[in-house]
Amino acid sequence: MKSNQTTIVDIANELKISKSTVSRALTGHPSVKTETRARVLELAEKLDYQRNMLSISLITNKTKTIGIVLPEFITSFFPQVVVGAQEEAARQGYSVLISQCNESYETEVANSKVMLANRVDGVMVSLTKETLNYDHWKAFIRKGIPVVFFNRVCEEMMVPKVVVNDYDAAFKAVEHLISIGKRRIAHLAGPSSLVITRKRTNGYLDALKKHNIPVDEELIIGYDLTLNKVKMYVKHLVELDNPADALFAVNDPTAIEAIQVLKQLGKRIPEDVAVVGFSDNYGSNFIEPSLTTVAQPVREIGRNAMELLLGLMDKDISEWKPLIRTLDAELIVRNSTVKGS
Amino acid sequence: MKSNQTTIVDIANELKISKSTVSRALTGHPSVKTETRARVLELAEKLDYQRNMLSISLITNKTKTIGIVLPEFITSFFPQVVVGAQEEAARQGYSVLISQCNESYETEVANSKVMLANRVDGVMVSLTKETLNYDHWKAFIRKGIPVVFFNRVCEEMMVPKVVVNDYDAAFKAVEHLISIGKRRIAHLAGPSSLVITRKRTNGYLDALKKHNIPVDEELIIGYDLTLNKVKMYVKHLVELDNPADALFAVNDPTAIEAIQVLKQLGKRIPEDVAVVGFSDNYGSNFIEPSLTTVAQPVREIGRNAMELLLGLMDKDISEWKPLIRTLDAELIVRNSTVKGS
DNA sequence: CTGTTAGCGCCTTCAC
DNA sequence: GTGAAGGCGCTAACAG
Repeated sequence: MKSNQTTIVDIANELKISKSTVSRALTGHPSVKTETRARVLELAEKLDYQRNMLSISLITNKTKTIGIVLPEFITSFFPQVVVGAQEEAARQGYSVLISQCNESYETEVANSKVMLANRVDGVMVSLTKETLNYDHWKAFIRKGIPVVFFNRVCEEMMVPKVVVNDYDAAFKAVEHLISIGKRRIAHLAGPSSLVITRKRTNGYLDALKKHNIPVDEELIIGYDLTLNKVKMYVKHLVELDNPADALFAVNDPTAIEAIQVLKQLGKRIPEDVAVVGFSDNYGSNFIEPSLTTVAQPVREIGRNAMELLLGLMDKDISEWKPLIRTLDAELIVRNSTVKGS
Repeated sequence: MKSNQTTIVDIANELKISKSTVSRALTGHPSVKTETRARVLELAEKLDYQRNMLSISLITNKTKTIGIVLPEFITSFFPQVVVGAQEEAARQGYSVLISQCNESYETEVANSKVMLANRVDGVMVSLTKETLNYDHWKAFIRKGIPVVFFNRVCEEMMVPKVVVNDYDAAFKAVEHLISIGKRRIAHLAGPSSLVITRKRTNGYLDALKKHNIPVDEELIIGYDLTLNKVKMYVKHLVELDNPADALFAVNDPTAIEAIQVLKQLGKRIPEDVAVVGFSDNYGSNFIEPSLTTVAQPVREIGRNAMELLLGLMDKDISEWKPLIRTLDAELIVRNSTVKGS
């Protein structure tokens, strides 16, 4: 199965010179006669010669490829992170091998193997909601392949991470609800396996404490991000003897779902129940009422993670620093908490 | 720069046997003593040996990697196509190299070069809105690398394609508008460079013709999908002497933008202006009024394109058939055309 | 300035 | 059953 692609040998034969000279001319080595170089380049152009990265990778033991492993590809968050990451990668001459895991731990492990087999120079990872074991990522470190986490990070691994200040943002979001007079603030939390989720919950708890509002366990519901359960939870929360008058949702899809349910139940938003989300997803600005939420600098997250990762490329393992870059997330107040804002 | 990854040589040295035997044991060659194989496999497991695909690719001239080149990554459409494509690829043991082009022709060309340099076994492509020259993709065919287009296809290249019946769906969408009594049906069309866009426009035109509604050029606006222009266009359309009473938008983001503008202008939807979109994007079901639109089998598009592509893998160029697979798209009627439906 | 040699990690002959 | 040798396309080191 011979390739149809032009090789250095083809050019060398055609020009009746040695392969090394062709190689040198192609790689811009100074010690090549200008005329020889010109002839090589011309023929290469004519034959549409394309360097075979495979052989180069085999020699240099670098593929100039970065793996990006994502938990899902459905919400607009991760694709946009990829855009930022890819921009930075391209700028530094790297390609990107992407895989998404459908929120499945098994798939995450399988995808990590693919990355290894393809000899990526590093990986940028956000964990699935199921992931509790990190051996597959620790293996990368052991093999000298840098790992950078973003968004859904692994706390126990001492590697660079890019996150947003989930705690602060959640704190502010809940303070905002308090400031508009809400006291029975419910929280639809994400799975406790995710650090970001726990941070958001902590922000919620501390905001209540600061304002001397008793924490009512009844108002806190942890769930697995399966949207079709939201209806049941929201119904439960507003039908309590002492019902919720506000909802802080772990993310926007949850909040959007909740708004729809509340409307079905005939509740006024924000008068009866105010709602705050997290992420400023597509649609959050045009759902009615528009959703108060926390905006994350999505592309910047991707760009920063890639930057940190590529920064480790030429360094020895001993120089890797578990730098944590925290980006600012910002509360955007819309109509789901403040009428006509 | 030596790798930290275990190689066949490591195993051979450790076990004091030849590399070839190790290789045979690892690849499941029958002519290896059961005991030898067991020892090799055990050590490979212990050392977390991972085959180096690079060298195998170099030998077999196959990378088991498929390139996916997308025009953008912002709308939910393409990421979901990727999910379907990746599922099929994984099922057949292929990895996927993804790149998105920010709707830029230059970037598309650059990305195609990256795919070539990485020696992908094939590419799955959807064109940017700027792309009018296809030389970079024709080069793939010349080099014996199969190309399959989906969604935004290249008409002049005789390669497999996966599309939805844009014409039929547009036709039905416009007939639907006619059926609810609309006669001044405007069309916000996409750039004429895209085939899908032209097909949708043709469906629009023929539906009008079939129902003896005169085509008014004033009501047809072609634009470059830059959302911030929608406001101007919609305003223009409803302020005509003989204003539009319905709008068929080339895609959902456009339709959603239009709905927001119409509401700002105090128009009632659908009474004053009915709106139909295309694609059933995220958010189209919860914008108010909810958007009547054409739903595409997004994942299936990805799955089918990948299937067609992988089907060409072991075949000779002469056997490649320019098969066009057309999937059904379906009109979903919501409140932007029929109140309370 | 240019040619020759060796080798990246693996698999595939060809021998024994 | 196992070992030794050659080569995929390219670059780096060593000669001239």
